Amino acid sequence: MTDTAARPLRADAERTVRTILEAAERVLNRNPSASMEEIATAAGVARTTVHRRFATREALIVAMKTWASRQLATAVDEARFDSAPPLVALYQATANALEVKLSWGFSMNTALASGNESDQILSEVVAACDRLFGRLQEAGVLRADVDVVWVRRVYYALIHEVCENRAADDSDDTDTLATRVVDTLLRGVGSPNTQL
Amino acid sequence: MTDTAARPLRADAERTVRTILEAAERVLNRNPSASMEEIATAAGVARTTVHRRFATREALIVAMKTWASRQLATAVDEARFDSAPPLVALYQATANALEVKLSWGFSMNTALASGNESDQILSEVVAACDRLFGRLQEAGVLRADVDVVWVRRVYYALIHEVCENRAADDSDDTDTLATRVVDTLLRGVGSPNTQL
DNA sequence: ACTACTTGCAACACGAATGTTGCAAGTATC
DNA sequence: GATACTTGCAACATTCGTGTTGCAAGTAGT
Repeated sequence: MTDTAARPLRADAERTVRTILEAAERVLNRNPSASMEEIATAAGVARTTVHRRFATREALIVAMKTWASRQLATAVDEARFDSAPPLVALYQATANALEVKLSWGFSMNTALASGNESDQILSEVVAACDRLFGRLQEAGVLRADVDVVWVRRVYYALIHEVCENRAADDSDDTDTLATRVVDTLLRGVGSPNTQL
Repeated sequence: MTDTAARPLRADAERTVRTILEAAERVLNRNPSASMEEIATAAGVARTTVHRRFATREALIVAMKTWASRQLATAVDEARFDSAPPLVALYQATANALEVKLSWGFSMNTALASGNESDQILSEVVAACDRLFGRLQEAGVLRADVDVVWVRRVYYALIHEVCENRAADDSDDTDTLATRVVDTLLRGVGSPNTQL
């Protein structure tokens, strides 16, 4: 009944929670207005069990988003975002982020009423992102006349785009996709010897 | 009751239909799960009136998407997509498309079960797009090694991105936004003198 | 083995949204 | 001005999703 679990759950219950979160992501990614019933079925549990772990539908989605955000933050951290050479960090972080976004697309794309834990987590990721792009601009990798915020937005959009069509080009692995994102972000698709 | 209106509507009814479509776009853009009641209120009509013109909620959304698709197709046509010099056409079409997408964002972003009229319209737009990018590649504006489909996807993503944040940078007009899209698409955000 | 936790099942209450109908009043069109 | 269309209103049936509860059976942890 309580999503803000005060005392620790038993091991099997903990497993159930994760199963539900993953099933919910799968189901809602395909159909954002799917019912709790469908989610429960996909998770292989009864609907009442879902409600025992997540008081309301919204609580479930908040938990999903928090869970996904934590994974993204971890993925970014592991890319040594702030210490590694900026281009290396960018590439590595992109690959890591793609890994997360490919399996948690719904949660990551869903907007929530502000004030959540996920908001804080994601805003830290954004901040780290902006720092990195700042370093890249100082290093002369980015044009001096572009707005860093616009760079981040394009970056996010490219990652999103790559994830959307993962079904079509399933053959590509994360590294290939990351390369495509970074390459397109920096060089665009135009020929270098063309003006304007 | 029937969405596939066989006989023509009276002038005032026709106006009501358009009012409902526009209100629905506004309301659903802000909240995709808004009720028919909210849409009706926003349109300044009774809920029953909405149901008289659109049998079901889905019929309404289909009509919205068809309407928006037609407007987009018109906007693209007016850019003389196939006859004008490719770069000019690209710029002009972008500006026109942005105009439509800014006011019909929900309808354009909503996926429908295939087989609709809008599907056909939009696939023609996509085809025109691919033709244009093909011409641009032959002209040497696009790199020879990029996939035209990827180019189009990035192009769509950039347009989408620009539209999403229209609230923030409301000061920019369509031309400014179009320039930003085309510029970023072709050149990316990286410095030209940097390798990889 | 004992205890406490967890789950499935069945049943229920509740609210919200959808879609329908009949009728009266108003308005475009000829 | 007569006619047909359109709309608002009120009322209704129906369905669907949500959230709750009690109980019995099973399982983890000690």
